[in-house]
Amino acid sequence: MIDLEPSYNHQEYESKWYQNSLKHNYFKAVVDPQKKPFTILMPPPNVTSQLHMGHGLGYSIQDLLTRWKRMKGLNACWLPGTDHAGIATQMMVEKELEKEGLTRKGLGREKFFQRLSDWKDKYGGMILDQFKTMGFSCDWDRLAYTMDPKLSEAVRYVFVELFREGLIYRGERLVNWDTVLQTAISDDEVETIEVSGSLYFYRYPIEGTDEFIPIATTRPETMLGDTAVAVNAADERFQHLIGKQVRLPFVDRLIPVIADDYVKSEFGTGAVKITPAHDPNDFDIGKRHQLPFINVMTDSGTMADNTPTPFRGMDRFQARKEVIKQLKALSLFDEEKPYKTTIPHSERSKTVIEPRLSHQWFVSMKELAEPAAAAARDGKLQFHPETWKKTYLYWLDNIQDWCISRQLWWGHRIPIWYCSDCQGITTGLTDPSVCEHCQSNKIVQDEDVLDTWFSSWLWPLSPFGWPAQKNEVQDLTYFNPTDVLVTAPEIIFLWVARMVMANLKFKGDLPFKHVYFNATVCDKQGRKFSKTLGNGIDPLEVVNKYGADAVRFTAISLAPLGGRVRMDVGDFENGARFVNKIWNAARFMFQHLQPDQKLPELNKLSLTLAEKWLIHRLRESAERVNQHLENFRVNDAVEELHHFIWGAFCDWGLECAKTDLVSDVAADKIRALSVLVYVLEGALRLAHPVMPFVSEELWSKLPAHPDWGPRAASLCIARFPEAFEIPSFAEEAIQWKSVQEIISGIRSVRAQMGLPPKQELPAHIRVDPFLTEVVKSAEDWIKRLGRADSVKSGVDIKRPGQSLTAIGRGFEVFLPVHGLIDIAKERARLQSEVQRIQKIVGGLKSKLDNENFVARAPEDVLEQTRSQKQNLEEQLLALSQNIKALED
RNA sequence: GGGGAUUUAGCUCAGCUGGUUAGAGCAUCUGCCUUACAAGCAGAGGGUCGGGGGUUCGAAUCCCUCAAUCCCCACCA
Repeated sequence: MIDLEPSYNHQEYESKWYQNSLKHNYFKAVVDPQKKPFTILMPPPNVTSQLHMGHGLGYSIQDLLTRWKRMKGLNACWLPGTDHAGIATQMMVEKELEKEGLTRKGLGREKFFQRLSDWKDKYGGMILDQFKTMGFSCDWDRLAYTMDPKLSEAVRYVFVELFREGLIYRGERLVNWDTVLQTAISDDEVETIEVSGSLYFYRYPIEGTDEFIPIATTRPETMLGDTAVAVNAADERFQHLIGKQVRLPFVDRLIPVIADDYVKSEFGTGAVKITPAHDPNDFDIGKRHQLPFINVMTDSGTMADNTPTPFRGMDRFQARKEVIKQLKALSLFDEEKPYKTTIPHSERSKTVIEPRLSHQWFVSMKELAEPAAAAARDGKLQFHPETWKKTYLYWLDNIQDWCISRQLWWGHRIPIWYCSDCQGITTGLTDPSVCEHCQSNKIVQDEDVLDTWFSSWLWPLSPFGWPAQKNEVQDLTYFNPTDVLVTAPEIIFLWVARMVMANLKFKGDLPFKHVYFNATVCDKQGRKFSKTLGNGIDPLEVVNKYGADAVRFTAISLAPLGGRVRMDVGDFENGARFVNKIWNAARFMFQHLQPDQKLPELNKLSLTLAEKWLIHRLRESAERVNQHLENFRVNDAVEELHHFIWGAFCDWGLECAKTDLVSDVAADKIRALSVLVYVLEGALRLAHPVMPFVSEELWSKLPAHPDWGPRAASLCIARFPEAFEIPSFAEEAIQWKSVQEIISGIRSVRAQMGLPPKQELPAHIRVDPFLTEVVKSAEDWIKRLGRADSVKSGVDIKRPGQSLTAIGRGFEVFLPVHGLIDIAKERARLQSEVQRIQKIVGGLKSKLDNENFVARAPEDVLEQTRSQKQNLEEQLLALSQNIKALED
């Protein structure tokens, strides 16, 4: 016998097996032209982040797919890495500095950068150790980091290349300015939030008349930067004012009244103040009409020096109040109306975005976007679920240029040098010492760094050695295009689409064939997990409590493709119970096994009906699991596994085998063991990609079965079961289902009639001819599982007086009770059964009476309906006879 | 304002291109310590498939419409 503790203790095995896999390099993938690669790029978590359930789910799915393909003999490469996450990381360190009373600017660029590097070395990568406790089978030798020298080189290369092609340009634009972080952020890092604000109404005096032009605005403070008032040319109220001048209060500037179609006469007053330097629409109008652009705010969102007192130096929101107050003092203010509007906020600092005119670097996107869109349209790039394709295409078809400069210090510094002599711009793969235009050495590097996504969009390329030329390039051509990208839908634009563009641009093909969007993890109320709500589940906590296998299994089984998954800590108990169930199933078998047990091949045995069914059932499961995984239906795959192991293997397979396992007949025992070991091994192989630890531990103890061929050194690299290699017993599987129906029927009747479990009854089973052999051979099982002290079966079995009855297709079971039960109760039970079936038969009958149905329904449907009706009518007849017989 | 998604048992969800009596897990109820697992076993109850209309012999499934919830995109001052 092989000894196992009564319950599975994950702490004892997880680390052991993980270390074992590392030691033997099972997760390592090296280029091998003989083997087909299977590659997954890990979406690099922020280097300073902690594992959360979103990772837990997404990466468990990636590991499931990776391990599955690895077992299928592919050269599986799951590439891990981290992202330097410019803004997020810099914010963390700045907060630290704040506690020490320091500031970034006080520290200076170099020292600050050093601080960040130290921080990264100290806290960065903790998440990677957390991945290891989850059992993720990444190729750790390939660990990449977006600021690695190799990867930074790729960033530099791409910048220079795109610059030389004219796809990177410097422009003065309105950018989303974060006044707290004092940097421009991309549109994709802005979230618009609906707020209840006000719409303010006031007037500007028309110069040279005593007329006024009424204005409505949500942002009065920007009036200090107004350079025009716009009306619609068709608006009769204001036509006579077009071309006139307005005297702007406080600043005393004369600005024109202009006509522009943008203005909608019905909104507000029909006249709009134009502040080209502080509003995107006004910016466009300003360009159209060659208006001046006056920036009236500082980097931190206070009113700039070019504004008059008392506004100068005021915070923008305070200035708003002050402007109103002053307008009132001039009797120019009319009213304030409550107004709901959407205001852009910074995702990072949560502050209100200030549109701000500034010099930034941009990537011209149209040319890059077109092939990326085409790839999805052609179906070469596939999304799962497919509905995201539309979103992806919509974005690409309406693409805006990408602002890639960030006023941060943490990141890749923009490789641009400005010459103060000739104003020329110099770039290059190495840092220049002189201006390439005038050879002056008075050049200074741009202060800004690149957007983090400007390095992560190269993730399919740079970790494989691109653009270097040597042997690493083999990695690139071997592993890229990768197979599937598993990520969150939130970053479809920020990351997914851009990787597609970069790979197409620089390598000429797609970075991946499939994009799988995993579910968003929410709490039971359907709210997203978030730090501020504190409603998240810490994966490490649950791993500690339930084990990595349980967490992985639970997370995956709960998560449908896309959509959202509602999760609760208690859910993980299900996973733990399942893991324990497997453990105990094995434990039970191990009691009857020797460590070096020799087991006969299946085809040398004369298998029982139940055994054939069980093997066939394994075959079905192998087929389904593979199929589900092919289709990225990971939760279905895992569900199937659960069904098979619990519902089929344990509840029926092991139960039926029990008598054989303790049998004195050696042949019966060894036969039963051979089947069970064979099937358990198959189950463990199927389970391994989801539950690597418990499966490996049990597998290592399980004696080898000849039908699975030579043993691999580890379950990690054992063959994943394919349906075709498992014997097929389709006919027996169907026959066994009748036996199951008989047993379930008996159990159900007994339970409903409240018979004490210890009370055994003889079972008399009348069977239709097609089932006689089957039922005959199953008498022992029926006896044991149906709690019968004896079983008689045959075509001509008669009802033995007062009996309970269980009826099904092709059989009628009688359990003589002789006054043990309440006859009235049994009659009622049978009558309700009669009613239930009558209702169904009634439905079938009316269908068949419908001429149209008979005329138009396909033959097989018709046939099915007829045979079903006949079958149920037979049951009805039997039932009514039984009710009558109860009176005897 | 545009686009997308969801709505099936008390809860979380399956039900693919329309065709057996709409399923599973959890929860509930009943009975069981039956020689692995009480983290277990056996059994049971529970749904007019969001409302309304339509197409069809036949609709949870296809079409229209309404409602609710959610997400994404968008410059209406």
